[in-house]
Amino acid sequence: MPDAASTRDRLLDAFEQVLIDHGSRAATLDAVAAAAGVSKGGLLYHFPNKAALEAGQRERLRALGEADLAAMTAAPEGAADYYLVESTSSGGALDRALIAAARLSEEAGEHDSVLDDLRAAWYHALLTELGDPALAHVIQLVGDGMYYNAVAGSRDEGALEHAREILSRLRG
Amino acid sequence: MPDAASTRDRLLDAFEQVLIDHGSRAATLDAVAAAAGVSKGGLLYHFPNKAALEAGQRERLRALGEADLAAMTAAPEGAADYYLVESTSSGGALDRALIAAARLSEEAGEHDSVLDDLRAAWYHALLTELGDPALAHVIQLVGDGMYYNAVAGSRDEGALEHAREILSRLRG
DNA sequence: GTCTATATTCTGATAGAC
DNA sequence: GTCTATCAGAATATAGAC
Repeated sequence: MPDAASTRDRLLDAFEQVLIDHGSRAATLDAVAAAAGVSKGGLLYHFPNKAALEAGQRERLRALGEADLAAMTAAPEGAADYYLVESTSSGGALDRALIAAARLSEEAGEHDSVLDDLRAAWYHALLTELGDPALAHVIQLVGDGMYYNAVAGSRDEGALEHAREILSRLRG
Repeated sequence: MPDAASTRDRLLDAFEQVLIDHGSRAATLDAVAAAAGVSKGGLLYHFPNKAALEAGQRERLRALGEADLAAMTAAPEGAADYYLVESTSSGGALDRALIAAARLSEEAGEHDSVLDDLRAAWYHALLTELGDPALAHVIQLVGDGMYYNAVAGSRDEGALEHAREILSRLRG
């Protein structure tokens, strides 16, 4: 049986949670350590500085994104539908990592290459299934829009149903 | 002839610029004052504290959004096309205010009512023109997606053209 | 591996001169 | 209206005990 989450994992969980709930300005070492139930010194043992904490979050996103891409290309319902469902779901590890990354990305001097690479790979998967650059692009934008609302903290009822209806009109 | 921008306006410009370029954590009173070419004390004369600076930004967004809604409903090319063009344009006063507001919204305990109200009004205008809730919703999501990419600092070539093509397929 | 104590720098804000 | 000087509190990070 798997061990309970390691302190390192709990620290990353707490970091993402504070980012999601209160934004990057609230995500101080103190706040993250408290949310994870350890002291600041305890946090700094696992992540020697704040940049290391952010790098740890990016690495987690990269791994989750890679797994998601594999699931997307293998999905029996098709990559496009999988992508839309995935973009509306909330609370999953990938969603949380994506929202946290979006809140960190604003201060990245260079563009966040993890996010950029993931977006490019998702587009490629959509294009492979749909065979239509305009449609693939628009599906991705709809998914981005759903994330925009999630990042902004808005609810957006019916988005998935409406997106599916438009997709079926365009394919049919 | 109109006067040069007042110091108050230059401070709001600088605030938005720092938010867009470096994110909310970098938007300190010091950084904003320096970007506007005044001292911190000078800034605090116009905005007695940071909350007042943020309130000033929200008020600017509200006024620009109101003007945009009037232009959108009166646009000869139609509200939907106006909305899509508007969502891709960058550098305009409204775009800058929207991106800055998105970067401030993450730390708002309650949802940002200015952003929420604007989104509701834009949806209403889209629905009035298109008469189709699913289509109006998806067009708004595509616009949101374009903003998501702008907020994340990504370029997204061809988004407008692709969105227009899909829109014309759905209308035709 | 985790904690407490401490050093250092940054941030928001006040007071008062000009 | 704008500036400089200054302060209190917060944020990152280090050192060393346990």
